[in-house]
Amino acid sequence: MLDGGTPAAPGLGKALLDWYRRCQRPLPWRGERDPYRILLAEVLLQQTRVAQAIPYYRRFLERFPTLEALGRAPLEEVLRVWQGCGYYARARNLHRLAQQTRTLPSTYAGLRKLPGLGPYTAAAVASIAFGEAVAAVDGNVRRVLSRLYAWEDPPPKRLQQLAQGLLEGALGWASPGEWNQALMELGATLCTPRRPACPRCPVERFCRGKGEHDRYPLPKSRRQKPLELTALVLRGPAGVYLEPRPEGALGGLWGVPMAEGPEGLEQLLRRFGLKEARLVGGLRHDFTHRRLQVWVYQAPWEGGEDPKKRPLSRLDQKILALLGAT
DNA sequence: AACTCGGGGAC
DNA sequence: GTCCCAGAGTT
Repeated sequence: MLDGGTPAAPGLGKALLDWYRRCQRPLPWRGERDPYRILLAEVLLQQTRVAQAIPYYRRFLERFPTLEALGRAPLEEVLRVWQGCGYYARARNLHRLAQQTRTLPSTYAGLRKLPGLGPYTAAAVASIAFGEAVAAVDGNVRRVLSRLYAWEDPPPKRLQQLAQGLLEGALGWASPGEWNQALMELGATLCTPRRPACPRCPVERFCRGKGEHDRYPLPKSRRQKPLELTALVLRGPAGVYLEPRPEGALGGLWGVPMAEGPEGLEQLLRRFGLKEARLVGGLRHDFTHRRLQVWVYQAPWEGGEDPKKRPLSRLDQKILALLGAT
């Protein structure tokens, strides 16, 4: 409960819970009991905003209503439903999980062993679906606690202890799942990164970082490295030539042939026995840590297939859209 | 501990 | 343009 001399202020828990029960956003997975659906929501929400996750949540459940249905489906079909959502390892892990287990474990320890379930997601599912008293610490909770205790860069371990102490202190009037979600909801709707709505915050009077939200937590800078790519769209009567992306980045998805660097075009031409290709245009695409400049070339081809039948990344969709080849 | 992995929305 | 989102896995 105590962590470096930062006890939970009395009254904080109740204030937060009252607010949460009144003001929570109506989301498709609110009140959900099916552990599979709760798990799906949590995985979709990994590094993904609620608004973006919702349509995928609905579509995914429509196509794979149960863990069994997911396990029976081919990976490529799972990825096709996931396409455009990013972080495709989530879909691969979820599919692998569904093939491993028909029934989800009901404890944090059991869930934690499953592919794609890290500390946060295992805790979220354990608490929300099974009522286990374990704190789920995500980016929201990290920010809320950092501000609440005016702690610029709280170490992950301390943060977990702090959140666990708060949760246990709140057990008298909140279920573990409800408490975890209340803390996250606060971070997602009021205690936001840029301009927090402190006047509307139910726990403002407990907040030691109030008025200095930009210090808590300290922003971590990350820089993007520029990368130049050449893409070759081979167009034939039946569509375009597609190939599976190599393992690693975008693994499991398909796309048009691409090569890195200034020699990219020559490599591609050599690879397909072509003399020339026509430059159709360029586009930019950002990954979290990369800034891509893509030069798109086009050449005639004999074969090809319908791109709609393959799972494609947003990057490849952009490339194909550039030529109207979708 | 430091990288890598998507995509998009808010500002 | 920048930041970061209901993070996890690998090195």
